[in-house]
Amino acid sequence: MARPREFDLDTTLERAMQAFWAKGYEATSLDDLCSATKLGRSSLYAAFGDKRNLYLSVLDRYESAAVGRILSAVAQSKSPLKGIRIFVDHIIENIVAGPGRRGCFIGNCAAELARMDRPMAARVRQSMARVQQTFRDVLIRARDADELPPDADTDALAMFLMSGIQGLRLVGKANPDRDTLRQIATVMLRCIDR
Amino acid sequence: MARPREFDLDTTLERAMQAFWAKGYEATSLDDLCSATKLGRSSLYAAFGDKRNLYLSVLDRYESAAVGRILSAVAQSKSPLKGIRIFVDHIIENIVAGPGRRGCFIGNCAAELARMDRPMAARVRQSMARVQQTFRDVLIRARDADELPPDADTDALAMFLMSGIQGLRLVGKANPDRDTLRQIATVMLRCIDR
DNA sequence: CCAATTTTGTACTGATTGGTTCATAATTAG
DNA sequence: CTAATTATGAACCAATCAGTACAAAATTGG
Repeated sequence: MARPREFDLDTTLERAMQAFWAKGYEATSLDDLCSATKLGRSSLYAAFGDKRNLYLSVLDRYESAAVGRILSAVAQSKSPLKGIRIFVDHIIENIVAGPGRRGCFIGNCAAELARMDRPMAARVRQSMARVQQTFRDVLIRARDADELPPDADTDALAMFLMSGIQGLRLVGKANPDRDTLRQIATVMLRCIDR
Repeated sequence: MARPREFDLDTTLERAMQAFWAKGYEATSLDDLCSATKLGRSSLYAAFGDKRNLYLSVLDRYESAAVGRILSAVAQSKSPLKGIRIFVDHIIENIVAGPGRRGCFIGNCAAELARMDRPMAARVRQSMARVQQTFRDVLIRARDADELPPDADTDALAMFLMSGIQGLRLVGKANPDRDTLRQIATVMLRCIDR
């Protein structure tokens, strides 16, 4: 045993996420990451490997948090479908009030990196699939509770939800206007609701 | 009068678009642009100004082409609504067969640049609005042709379509799978159709 | 054919990039 | 207290970046 690490891995990941989220992957320099995490290059490299690897670790963390936010919205509401509506409302409020135009971390990764970096594309696909499965589970519960017709295609609906929310958040980046986003969300949720 | 330009502005814009589309704004270097357009830096700067300005010119071109593709799909089909369906099919086939994971140029711009560059965000908002208005006009024609109920909110539906297609194309970047995209599109178009 | 004008390619600039090296500081086991 | 081990921060590296300067080439009107 020797000198122990002076920083906490998770809070460092959180800080790195804020940096990547604010500027994107390419535009975030190692200097940015060092000042955001309050660490030196050496510590960062020793703990997480290179920039790309750190980004992947951040993506892991974000994915879990995103799934958690869905489940939490559902848990705090009367019914599964109502939970999804609340989740979408939260997203819209976040876009409108948030520090600004950051979008979805997963969607940003898809947009910026999926083209050139195939392994990253696969990684994003996995994250999207996980979100989608979370929606599907909720939709199945909604169907079991007779909130959806018995023949509802929960897989297709879940994919549509995931994709629709990606669109909503992308549009919100250019136009973070509550009314606009609510109108989009209303039409989107009508597909599910009825 | 003096020495005339040796290249064509429009084909240069087309080539620059291919370069930007393939790698994104930041990752496309001036060297990339020079080899793509087969021009020297001086010619590029003299004709279009700096990199950002060239990108804006490319965005103009793309926006017009995008609107054109919508109208053309509608024109070649029996009814307005069928035209939209054909347009979405074209997009999916393009994602699946295309050179790969390039997404929508407008959406890419939103994802990459809207955060840091406010004027660019406004420019993207304008492009999205134009696409949206194009959809709205088509939807109004659909309503006039009794393809939509008389009380259909064509503005909301048009925004939803624009947003939904952005989502579809973003998902397609990470997962260019025909079946997946078709399922998403089917649910999406059901919102309009009925 | 000449002077004026503009395009074009090359070379260059200063800044910034991701990543590495290495000496120093800090900590522990014995 | 000492030797071993590890974290840390600053200096450093080659590569690349967007943008510019400038001289040479090309084309025009007269």
